[in-house]
Amino acid sequence: MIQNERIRVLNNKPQKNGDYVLYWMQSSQRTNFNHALEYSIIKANSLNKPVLVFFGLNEKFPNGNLRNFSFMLEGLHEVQKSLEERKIKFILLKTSPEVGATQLSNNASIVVTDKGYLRNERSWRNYVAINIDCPLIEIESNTVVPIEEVSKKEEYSAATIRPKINKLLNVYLLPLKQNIPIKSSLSLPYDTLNLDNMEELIKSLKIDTTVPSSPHLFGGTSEAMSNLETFIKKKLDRYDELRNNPSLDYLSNMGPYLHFGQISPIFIALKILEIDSPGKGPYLEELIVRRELSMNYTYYNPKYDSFEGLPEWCKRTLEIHEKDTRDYTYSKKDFEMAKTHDPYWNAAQNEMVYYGKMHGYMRMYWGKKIIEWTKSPKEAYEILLYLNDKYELDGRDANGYTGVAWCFGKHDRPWSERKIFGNIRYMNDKGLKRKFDPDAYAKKINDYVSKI
DNA sequence: ATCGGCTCGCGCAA
DNA sequence: TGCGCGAAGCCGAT
Repeated sequence: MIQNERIRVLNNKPQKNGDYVLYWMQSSQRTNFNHALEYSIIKANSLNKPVLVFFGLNEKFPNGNLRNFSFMLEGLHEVQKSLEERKIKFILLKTSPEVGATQLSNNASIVVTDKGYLRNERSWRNYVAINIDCPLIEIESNTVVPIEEVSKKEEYSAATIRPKINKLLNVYLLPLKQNIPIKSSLSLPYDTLNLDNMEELIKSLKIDTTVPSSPHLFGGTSEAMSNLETFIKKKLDRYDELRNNPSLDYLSNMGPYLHFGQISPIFIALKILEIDSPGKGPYLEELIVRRELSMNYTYYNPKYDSFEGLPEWCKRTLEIHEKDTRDYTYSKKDFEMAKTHDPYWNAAQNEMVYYGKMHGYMRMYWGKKIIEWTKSPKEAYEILLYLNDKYELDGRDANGYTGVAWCFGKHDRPWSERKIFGNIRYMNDKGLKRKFDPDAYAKKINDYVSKI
């Protein structure tokens, strides 16, 4: 079912007698467990109209490159085929999303879209809400609990948001029924890019091609689901024990799929709930509480991607220690080329550059060390964001911005004061050795990189 | 190997 | 107003 709290009308325009209901797909790039798509079909059926689905390929998307575009297009190819089976036409155009959606709204009765938690996503929706002459209805499908139902403010920590989310799970963590359109839109006369010839399409895009596609992670809902199956079968039981061991792979790897909306967090959570495993609780904590905490941060803090957005105590303590001497300082380029004195740090950087995804535990160490080895925390902040957004398949995401902020103390607690970090949590390579074998990790990455 | 202290701010209990 | 406690730790004492 689609709870009322997932539905929001973004403008005050009258419904038209158009040719179709337009679903402007953006953050939920899937046909499975997609409340916005199901809402569009239900609405279209009640109006006796077909549904048209539109996606705008924006070549100027910040940090859009070969890696994230090919991952996304693999997913959209699957979306197109799956919609076609449901007699729904999928229109993919090389246009900025808000411009394309506005144009296609001319012949629409209403426009439906999904919800985003970042600045650009929200400004596109505002643009469309103002510039079209029919209703724009936003459906929240990428969180288990609708963000404003959880809390109306920026939360302080996981501890403060956890009870607010958990008490609402019985209301929102529910299956979603698939609907069948009464009217087909397949014969509507609209052009679309051809996704069957992916290579040619990718070649035609004016994007940064210096970051190659990941050799390990391929986009699309079916890839997401098969990775999830593997995770449940082979890793979930020992997840709690081994997830923080980067020399092994005990992670779900759902991040990139969730980022593009190729899989639904509700779908994942319902699957996990069926399993009796010691990893169940810890995994659901990460999937729901920590993920939705990160969306709470970007949604309520307009400075989510800058040093300025940090809590006062974090900025204060880091600024007090800004002049402390650094044993090492590196430039953005040094970091990007993985040229530091620390083999573990370099391995983490290379993992990100060559795999497209750094192990979660190393992300903390990696970020903390950039703070330690940069002239100022503000410069460090800029470098973390730059590298994360450029190389991570799940970059440019609420989780990424919150992960960076965490390295600077966000959602964390203060610790004993020390050089450079002040009261911010410090990490060192002794900690890595205490928990796992970082040499095995570095060897794994180095062996891989030397084969390229 | 294990343990307490470090330090700030939230939110509940009183 | 007081008090307990927190997303991934470090460090020194035992």
